[in-house]
Amino acid sequence: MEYMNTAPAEEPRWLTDEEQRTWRAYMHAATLLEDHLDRQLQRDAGMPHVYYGLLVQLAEAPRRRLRMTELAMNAKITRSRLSHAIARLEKNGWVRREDCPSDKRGQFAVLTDAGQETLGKAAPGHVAAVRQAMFDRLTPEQQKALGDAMLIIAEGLQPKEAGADLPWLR
Amino acid sequence: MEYMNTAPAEEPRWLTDEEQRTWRAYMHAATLLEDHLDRQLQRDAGMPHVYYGLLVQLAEAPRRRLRMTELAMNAKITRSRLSHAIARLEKNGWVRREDCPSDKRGQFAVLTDAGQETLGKAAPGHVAAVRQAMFDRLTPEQQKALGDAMLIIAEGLQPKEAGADLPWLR
DNA sequence: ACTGGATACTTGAACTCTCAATCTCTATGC
DNA sequence: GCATAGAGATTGAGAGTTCAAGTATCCAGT
Repeated sequence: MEYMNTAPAEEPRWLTDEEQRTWRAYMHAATLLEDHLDRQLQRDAGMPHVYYGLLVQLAEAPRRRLRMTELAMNAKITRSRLSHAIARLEKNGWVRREDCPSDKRGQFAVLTDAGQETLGKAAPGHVAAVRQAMFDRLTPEQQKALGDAMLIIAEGLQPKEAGADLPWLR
Repeated sequence: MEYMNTAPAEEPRWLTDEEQRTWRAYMHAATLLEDHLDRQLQRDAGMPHVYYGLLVQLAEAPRRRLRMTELAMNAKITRSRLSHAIARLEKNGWVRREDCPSDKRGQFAVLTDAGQETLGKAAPGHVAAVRQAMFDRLTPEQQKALGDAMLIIAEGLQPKEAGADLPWLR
């Protein structure tokens, strides 16, 4: 090799002032909102927001059960994180594990009656918090625009290509 | 008291299908994006996204320093979280603490030259990641709408009233 | 069958964050 | 001047997350 194949090292395209404002508004809202919901659910239901989301997924699934990887994918988290989370929810008696008959490596996370119960009691307060923080403050048009934008971002971060760095395959 | 002052307990206003879609798109994008940025910065700069944000705040502040509470407010986090974070950044040599002369209870977090240096090296990769995940995928109109919506949400979560539950006053 | 490589999931350690308690110092009222 | 409430910040313990490594199983090719 004659010389190092260094990258071009162009001046990075910094954010414009307008973009800065957008980005900071986004980060501030996202940080505050997650903190707000975590706190509300920790207080009223004894679990963080992510864990609540897991129970919701299970409640909606047929036979109230989901394979670990599928659940991780629905929640957009890693399997490792899910393993720890399910262990905790199992201790609470809200979820139970079951072996998969068709694949001995597989595990189902199953929502228990106690879990269903807890979910039912937590849900109203949670919806109220989400409404108050987001939907009650935005017009339908703003909601639509927000949803559209976030959907595009979400899809961009989980490309279909093989070899993509998806949390639940990590 | 004659009877318990029970709440009305009306049927909660559940999210409509449309609202559900918006909410899930939001949560998915927010989760994936934070994971993505954390990972990128952990790999390229050895710190999580929040810590990077702290360095940015300090870099922009006069004399590259900020009082702890003020920094916590800018980052929308608790003082406790900030204390731990600054302790870690101090170990890395990127930040140093200084006493406040006018208020002996106060502390300044000061960005060191090493911190500035680290920041400078991490910034291009970070901006690129943010662009790729968000700005490159949205039209200017969508960016504007997203920013507007998130600004409203952020402001709703930090009311001016006394006694509001703000993370940095917790 | 058998073997190598992928898939499904778990584990433990290091790191981060939360919560409640603590400490010091400031400001207020008497 | 002095007591006391509040403000600024930190601490330690427990809970949650990440990362790298581990176990067990499945599958494709031979």
